[in-house]
Amino acid sequence: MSNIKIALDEIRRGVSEIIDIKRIESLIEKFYRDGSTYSVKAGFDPTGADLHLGHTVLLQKLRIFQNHGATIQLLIGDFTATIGDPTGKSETRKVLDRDTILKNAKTYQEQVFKILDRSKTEVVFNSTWLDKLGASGLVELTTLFNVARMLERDDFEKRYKSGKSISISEFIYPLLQGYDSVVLKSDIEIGGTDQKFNLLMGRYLQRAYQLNKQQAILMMPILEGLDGVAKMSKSLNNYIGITEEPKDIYAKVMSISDNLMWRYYEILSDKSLKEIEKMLQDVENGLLHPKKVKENLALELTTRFYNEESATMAKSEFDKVFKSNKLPTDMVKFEVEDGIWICKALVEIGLEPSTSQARRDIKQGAVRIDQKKISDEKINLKKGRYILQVGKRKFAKVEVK
RNA sequence: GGUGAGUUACUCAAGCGGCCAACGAGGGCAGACUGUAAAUCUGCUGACUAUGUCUUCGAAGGUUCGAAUCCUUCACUCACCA
Repeated sequence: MSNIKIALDEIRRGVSEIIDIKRIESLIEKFYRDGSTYSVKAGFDPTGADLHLGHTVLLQKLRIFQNHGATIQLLIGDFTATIGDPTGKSETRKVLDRDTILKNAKTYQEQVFKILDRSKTEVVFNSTWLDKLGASGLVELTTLFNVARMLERDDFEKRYKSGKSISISEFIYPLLQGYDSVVLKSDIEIGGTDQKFNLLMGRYLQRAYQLNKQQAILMMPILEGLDGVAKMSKSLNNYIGITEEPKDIYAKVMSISDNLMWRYYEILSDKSLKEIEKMLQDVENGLLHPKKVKENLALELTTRFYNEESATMAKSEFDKVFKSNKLPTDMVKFEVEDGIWICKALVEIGLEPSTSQARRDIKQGAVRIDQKKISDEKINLKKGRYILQVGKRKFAKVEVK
């Protein structure tokens, strides 16, 4: 197989839709013929500081492009974040202040290079040109589009019909995102499927501004969160952050449902679709235990952000705590005063949010001292060392002085 | 600008003078069962060393023995009209 063919196969893998595949083909071809590079744009909204697996779907793909001659234009939407992308939201999004945005943008970059090749990445902030656009530039931009077409966008249409408010600035958002593509002269833009409208806007505006080229578009599927329903996002707290501890990444992957596991394999794993299909068959025929399959996925993902060693350790730690019901190796340590009331102690060390909650949990048999269930909520702790546990996953070592 | 409807806990949503820390659903947490999975079943879901006390129903005042419930003002949201 030729380089070009391999490249295209890698690029197509797991993609949910491509617009103008011809363009991509010719760019790749050109690279392998005379080494000329091309640009791939991907925009990130610095609204949350931590990257999670959902973001990596995109980043992984960008990395593949880098392997095949692309320079990545990593666009930090610092300006547009002050507006708030309405995509997928049923109501107007809250606006962030500039300081938070800048701080988020910085941590973003640190994390992005866990995956991307820094030498083939150009980080750009859209405030650079959008600040300069000015009122006249903005007006010019808005004349290129009309409200009827804007309302074609699904979420706008829904909100419009149901009488929910749409602010004018939200109409401007897609225009600005598209304008970014004009300024950057991007050859390709990557985004989630939910970004289709905005991505197409870039293509449209490049033509409208007579750039004599139009970006190809590659859309990645949206990764569901741990609950398997909603999109993975920080605000829903259903995410796996790439900076989380190995054992947390491992444990979180293990906690997803079997159905979702296959979805994660498809979108996140490096395994070929054939291999995945084979595993699915084997599980169905009872040749393979689904838990084993999930362990492999957890290992693969943990390894990706750390290394094999940490991943293996995460696994053995996990098995120790949950399979054989032993205590974790390292627990948070605390010191408390002699004679402290158990509920108070639990609150003090952060295992419980309130004494009321602590009482409830004790009543339900969720609290253990040195692995033994307690039922009396009136216990006071005497001098000594104890291991306190709430539920299955919250542990702490306590020394009573 | 005018008229009308609304604002209840994490979300949706009942309640319309005492029986209200507030029905119900979702979510969350915990227990059982398991593969810490899913599904299912059960319990809990304002705070407080607690059979009681305190703070909550957009905000501030008022009426009342007693207010989420009635009145006044203000803020916000939505609909229709302009």
